Amino acid sequence: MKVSMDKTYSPNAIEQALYQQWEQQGYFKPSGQGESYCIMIPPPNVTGSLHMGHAFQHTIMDTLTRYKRMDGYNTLWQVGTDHAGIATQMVVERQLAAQGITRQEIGREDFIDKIWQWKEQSGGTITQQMRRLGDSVDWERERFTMDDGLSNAVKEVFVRLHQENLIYRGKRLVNWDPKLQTAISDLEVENKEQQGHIWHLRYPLADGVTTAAGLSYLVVATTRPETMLGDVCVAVHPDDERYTNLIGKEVLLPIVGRRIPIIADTYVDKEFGTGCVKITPAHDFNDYEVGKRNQLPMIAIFDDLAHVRQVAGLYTPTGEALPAIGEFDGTLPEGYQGLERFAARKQLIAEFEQLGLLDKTEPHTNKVPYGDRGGVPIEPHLTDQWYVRVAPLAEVATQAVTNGDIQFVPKQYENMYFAWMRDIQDWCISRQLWWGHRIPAWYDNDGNVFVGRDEAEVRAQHNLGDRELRQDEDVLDTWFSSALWTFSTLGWPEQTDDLKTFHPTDVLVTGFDIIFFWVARMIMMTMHFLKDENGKPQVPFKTVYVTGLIRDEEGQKMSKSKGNVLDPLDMIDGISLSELVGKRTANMMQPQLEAKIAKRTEKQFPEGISAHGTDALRFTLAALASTGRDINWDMKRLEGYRNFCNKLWNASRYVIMNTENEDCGTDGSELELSLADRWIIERFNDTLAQFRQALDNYRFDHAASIAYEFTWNQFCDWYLELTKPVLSNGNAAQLRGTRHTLITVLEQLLRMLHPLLPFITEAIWQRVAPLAGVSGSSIMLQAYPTVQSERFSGARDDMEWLKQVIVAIRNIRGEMNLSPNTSLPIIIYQADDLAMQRLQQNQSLLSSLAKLTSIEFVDDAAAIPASATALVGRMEIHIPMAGLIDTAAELARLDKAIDKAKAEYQRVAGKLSNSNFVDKAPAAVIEKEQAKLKESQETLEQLQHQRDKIAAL
RNA sequence: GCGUCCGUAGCUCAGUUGGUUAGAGCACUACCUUGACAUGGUAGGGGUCGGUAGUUCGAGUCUACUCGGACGCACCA
Repeated sequence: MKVSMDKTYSPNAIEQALYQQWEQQGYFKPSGQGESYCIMIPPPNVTGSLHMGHAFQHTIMDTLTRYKRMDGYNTLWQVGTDHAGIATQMVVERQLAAQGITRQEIGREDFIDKIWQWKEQSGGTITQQMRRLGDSVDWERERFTMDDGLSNAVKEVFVRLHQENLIYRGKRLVNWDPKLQTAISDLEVENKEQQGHIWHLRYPLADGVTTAAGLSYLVVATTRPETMLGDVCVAVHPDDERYTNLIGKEVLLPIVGRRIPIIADTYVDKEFGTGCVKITPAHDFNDYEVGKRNQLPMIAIFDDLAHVRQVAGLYTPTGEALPAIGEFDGTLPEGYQGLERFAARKQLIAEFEQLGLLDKTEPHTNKVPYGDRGGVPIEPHLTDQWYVRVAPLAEVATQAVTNGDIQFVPKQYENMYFAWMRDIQDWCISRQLWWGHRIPAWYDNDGNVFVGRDEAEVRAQHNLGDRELRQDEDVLDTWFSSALWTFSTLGWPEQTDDLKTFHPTDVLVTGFDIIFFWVARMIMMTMHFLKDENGKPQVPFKTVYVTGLIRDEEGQKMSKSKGNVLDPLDMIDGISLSELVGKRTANMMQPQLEAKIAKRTEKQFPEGISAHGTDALRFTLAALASTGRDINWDMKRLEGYRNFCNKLWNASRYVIMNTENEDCGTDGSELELSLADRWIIERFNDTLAQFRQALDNYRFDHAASIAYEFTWNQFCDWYLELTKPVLSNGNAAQLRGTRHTLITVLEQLLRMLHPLLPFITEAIWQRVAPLAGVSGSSIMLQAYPTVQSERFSGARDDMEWLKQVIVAIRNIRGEMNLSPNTSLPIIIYQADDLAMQRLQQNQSLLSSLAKLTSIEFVDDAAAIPASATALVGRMEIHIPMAGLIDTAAELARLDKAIDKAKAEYQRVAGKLSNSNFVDKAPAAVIEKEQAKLKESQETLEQLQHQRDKIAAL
């Protein structure tokens, strides 16, 4: 594809067509040659859409992938999506609800069909977005956590872990989401601080016993009074003198009418509250532990909706069902049956008050656990669940980070990882959902459990004949299948070539918020199931690059409810204000927020958002990517980098205009390289070394600024200007030399930039490559430029010096307000041999860039007319004032320079007169300071001398 | 309560092992419609690095304390 080089860069004219070509040509596939390099994508939710955080992470992954691919590696960026159990099920349930249907009404099978339909319909969104971002993933290998292969891996892992006694089933207290009616893991619980109350309840002592203080009741403090229906004892601290006489005695539980014991347990804090704690093992995690320690039964008072049951569930301390506890058959007080938990609380407080048993009510700040999906308080709930015993897996996984087999970038996240691994809890993996991997376990009618890959295997292995079996209704936590991602996508449990080639993978790019959910579990699972040829556990990846969050310009998290979400595609294509407001306020749960969000959006984007193109977006994200900290998004930066793309585009236009259909010396004919040519070749080489180093160290921000600085400030601002005198006046060999340098440096620069700016570099490269004598179908398959040994260090020094001369002249021009159109004569005084040589050999270059009429050398100060002066080292540049320059203005300018030199002199002189400094600082530092002193002194003298001369006029 | 990170120009951010006058982009000021580019060019102004105390010849950089912000973990009924 050959693009036309219009005056302004229009990304939308090139990006999508280029991507289609890359994809159709199969350029994203591993080459099959060279050392392997593999990145596994963190699988996004299949029915979701990409947000700025994805764009950020994908930019990093794609930059690394393209860099390594060009640099000769057998490169795979493995793509795929995640089924996102709860999230996806909720979406489809909401759609059904809109039609007045529940999933129960249509049944499990039909419901799952509906989800697959929804996936078909919406699953393309995210992959389309990825294409727009330029992601060079191998689409032919795209995987989905619910596809057959991955489902197989899930079953295999479940069965094996079960065989190894690392998966077990048990009735234990879990975090229960009463809205979604499923268990969730401890990680999915978010503690929110809330203003609540603490109620002090009186529990009358049985059998006429009294406390040490003579009271006939105990006072327990609680934030959840409704759970008292399931109390099994009151605990006090064994050393608490107020209550020691009561240990072993009983209280009469009000309303319920049960007698429960008073026990001693060190869990109780004597100082807090009344020192008496009601214990409800079936409804509180701490109480659960106390109950187990003290062999207390459990009374579960809520059903799955967190409504009070008619008959409570009664269990032994280890979760075996009991018909009764003593004389208590579980029947709960009639007035509470069926009440929702908070209604029950209200009624219970009222009844305690009525009974004169409410001691007092105090305001209390407490943390309430919320489910991160359902958004309602979590209820600790006693249910049968499956668990992974993670401690043994965690040990190996911790080791891998300790010994450096896996490294976190930035390093500080390793602490977070270790802290979590140290006191890791068993992982509850079952979910009471319909969407997900069904647990491969079957029950007979006697409650026996059999685990196997399928029903046939179970029957065969256990000789079950035609005994009636039914499969577990529950599915696995989505993170269970994502934990296998690095190896399941490569074909495990088969020992595939892909596994051999690409595993362990190289780098994982992800957010810190899922280090526990995903990264840690992936490390554990991978190291348990994959071993190298020596039987040593394989790590899933060698490096974990942790990114921060993308926040809005005020540092707020982007969220639908705040209405500050930005869609990466809107950065790329642009969007009108009305469309943006429409998007941000669509499907709001709270309509009252709509007006607020609309107003805010109008203020922030009065003109909507203009199109910037993918490359500018990627470059911005890279530029902001520093060391794992959060990023406050800044539209201005995006604009700046769009301008950068335009700059690169126009510089290329200039190069192409001057090389197309011209002799660029690519056939090996004689070339004469100018000073500027040699200088830019050397500068590019330095830049390339720095740029590669930045990428190798995951410093994408450095890479971006290195690229920006060279492209704009050196290549465009200096080099292209420096080629103009040659192109207009050079001889054939000089023309060839400069054209050759123009086109080859640009061609290499494009290759260097390609990983960050894939589209614009490809578009330009298609035009540039043939001119540079490079053949190939795509820049993305070209070799990445390599750093050469230094060739033109002399030219580099000469040119840098000449730049100083030019800047000094421009400086006078600028400050003296001389028109850029006026050509000036200059007079040079006190030039040493080197300076003289540099100036004489580059007169035309100087004349062109500094706009000079003549350069005159004098060795007699008296021969210099009244002039404005600049210094480069000791050399004086004089611009005769003759009618051009105002005496007062020049005096003011000199005064400013003198003040500066004086300040410098005094600072350094002060330092050197400090004997402490002279005695203790290293010799090299002192020498440096002495040189500085001499320099500033001479500068000062020259300036002062010049000032006297002007003042005398 | 324990731990981590951050606080540098009006804004968004760099600043490698302590050593020239602390940098960039954007914004700002002046001049310039010059043939690659006004999404541009040239020149310029602007910060003492949250605060305090220390270590050091020398601190944005190291230490302690402190203020402000973000986050993680644990939480007492």
